[in-house]
Amino acid sequence: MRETDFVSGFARGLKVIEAFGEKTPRLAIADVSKATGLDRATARRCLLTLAELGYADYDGKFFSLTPKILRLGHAYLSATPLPQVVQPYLDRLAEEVHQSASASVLDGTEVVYIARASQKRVMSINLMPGSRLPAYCASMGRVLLAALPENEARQLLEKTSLAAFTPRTKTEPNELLEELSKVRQQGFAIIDQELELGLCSIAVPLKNDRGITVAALNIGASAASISADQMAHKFLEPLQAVANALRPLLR
Amino acid sequence: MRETDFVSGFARGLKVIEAFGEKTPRLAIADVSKATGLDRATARRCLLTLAELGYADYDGKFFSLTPKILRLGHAYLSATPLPQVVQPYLDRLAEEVHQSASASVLDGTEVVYIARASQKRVMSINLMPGSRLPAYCASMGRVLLAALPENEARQLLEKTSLAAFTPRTKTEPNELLEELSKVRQQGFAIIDQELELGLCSIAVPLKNDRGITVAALNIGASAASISADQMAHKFLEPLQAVANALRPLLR
DNA sequence: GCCATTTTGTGCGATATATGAACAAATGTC
DNA sequence: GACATTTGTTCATATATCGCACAAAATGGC
Repeated sequence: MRETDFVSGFARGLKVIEAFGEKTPRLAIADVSKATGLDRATARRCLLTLAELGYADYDGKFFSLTPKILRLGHAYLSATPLPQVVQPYLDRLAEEVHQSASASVLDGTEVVYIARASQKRVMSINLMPGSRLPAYCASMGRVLLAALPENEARQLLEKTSLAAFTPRTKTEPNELLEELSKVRQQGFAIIDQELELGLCSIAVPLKNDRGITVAALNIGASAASISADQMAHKFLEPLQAVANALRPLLR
Repeated sequence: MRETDFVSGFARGLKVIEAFGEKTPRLAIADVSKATGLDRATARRCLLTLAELGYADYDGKFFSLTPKILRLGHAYLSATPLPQVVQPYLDRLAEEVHQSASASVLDGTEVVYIARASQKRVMSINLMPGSRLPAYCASMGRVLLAALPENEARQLLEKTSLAAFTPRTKTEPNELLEELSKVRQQGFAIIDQELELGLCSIAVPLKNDRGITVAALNIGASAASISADQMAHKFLEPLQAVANALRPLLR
C-alpha cells in the first residue's frame, strides 16, 4: 500500500475513540492526548469532530461517548454472518444445559465475544457481544490459540502480559504451549478457575465446511455446581453437537 | 466550532464503517462509494486505512469488517456507567418474571439497546446491546419519546419513516402523539404486536436522581402466553421496582 | 470470445489538515 | 494571594489529503 493510501486523520480518530475505556468514561483533551500520544491540538480536533457528528458529548471540559458510537460495532455484528447464524444455536444450547453459552473469535491476544446466551450469571463481570478476555486463560482462547500454527501461538503468548487472575492461572509460556498441544489433541479445552475463582468453562472449536477453525463455543458453569472433571462428561457432547450442526452452515 | 476544528477525513471514515450494515457484510470500493456518497478514491483510501489498521479484511476485491471494530462500540458500553449499573438488575428481573428484560436509550429516531437479559427468545430478530429499533413502535421508544417535550417528539416523528410492521402498527403521527400523552400520564407504555405479530412488551422510564428520564426498561413476552391487558398487572410492578431501585444510583 | 459496461488504480493541482510553539485561561499549591 | 503547573486555544506554515480525469483491469451479456 502506498503512503498516500492511508488516511491518518481517520486512524488518529479511531485511536481517540479507543482511548475511552473501562475506567475512563469521561476524558478531557489532555487525557486523550496522553492516552493516544497525539498532539493536544490534534486530539482536540478529533474530539470536536466526534462531538459535531453526535458520537460524543462535550460539556466544555469533558468528552464522553454517546450511544451513537454503538452503530460502529453493530455494523459488524449485524453485517457478519457468523454471529447471526450462531446465536439461535446458543440460545437452544443454553436452555438445554441450563448454563451460559457463548461464541467468540480471536482478535490479537484477546478473545472477543460475538454472541452469547446467558443464563443466570456466575461471573463477576458482565459478558456481552464485544466483550474481551485474555486468550491465554479463557477456555475459548485456548481453543483458538490451539488452532494456530504453534509458532504463531508462541508469538502471541510472548506479547501477552501473562497475569495470574487467580492462584490457579497458568502463566508460564511453556506450560501454556503444552496445554495448547493437549487441547489440539483432545479437541476441547477446560478452564478450571483460572480466570475467576468459582468459574469453570469448557470450549470446543467451531470449524467451517473446509475444516478451518473460525470461532470457539463454550459453556460456563459455577465451580460449586459442577467439578471441572464433570464438565467434559456433561457438556462436551452438546457443545460438539452444536459445532457439528453449524459446520456446514459456515461458508 | 470553527471549520478548521473538524477533521473531515475522520468523519468520512466513520461514514465508511457505517456503510456496512445488515445485508451488506462484504462491500467493494464502488459499493462503499455509492452508499456513503464519497468519492471512490476517498472511499478506497478509508477502506485501505481500515484494512491496514486491522479493522477490516481485504481480499483484493471485497472489504469486510473484523471483530476489532467491536472495540469501538465496546469503548462506550464498558466506559459508560449506565449499562454497567443496569445489567445485574435486568438479570434478576428477567429471572424473576421468566421473560426477557432490556434497557435502552434514544438515539435520534431509534431506540438503542444498552443492556439486556434474555430468556427464551420470542422475537424473530436477535436483540443485543447496540441493537436498534424504530422508537415509534417499540415500548421503550414510546416511553422515551413521551419524556421529550411534545414539539421535539413531534419533530422526531416527522422525520421518521412510519412503516407498518404488522396490521396493528400505529403509523399516524397524531395517533402516536396521543399515545405518547397517554404514556406520559400513566407512566408506562404497552406495545401489542405493533412491531412483530406475537410479541407484546411493556416499558417504564428510568429516571435519575433529579427526575430526568435517562433510559427505559422493558419486558417482552409472547402474545400467546399473556394478553396485552395482563402485561400491566403482571409486569408493571416489578419493572417499577427496578426503576425505583436504580434511581438513586444514577448520577 | 468479444465488446460494452462497470469497477479499480494512479498522478496531479487545489485544498484541507497537522504540527509545535506561543499565548491565555484555569487549576492547584504553598 | 501569588506562583507554578496544567490545560485549552490560536496561528502560520509545512505537509498530507481530496477529487478529478484518465488509464487499466475486471466483469457481464450475448
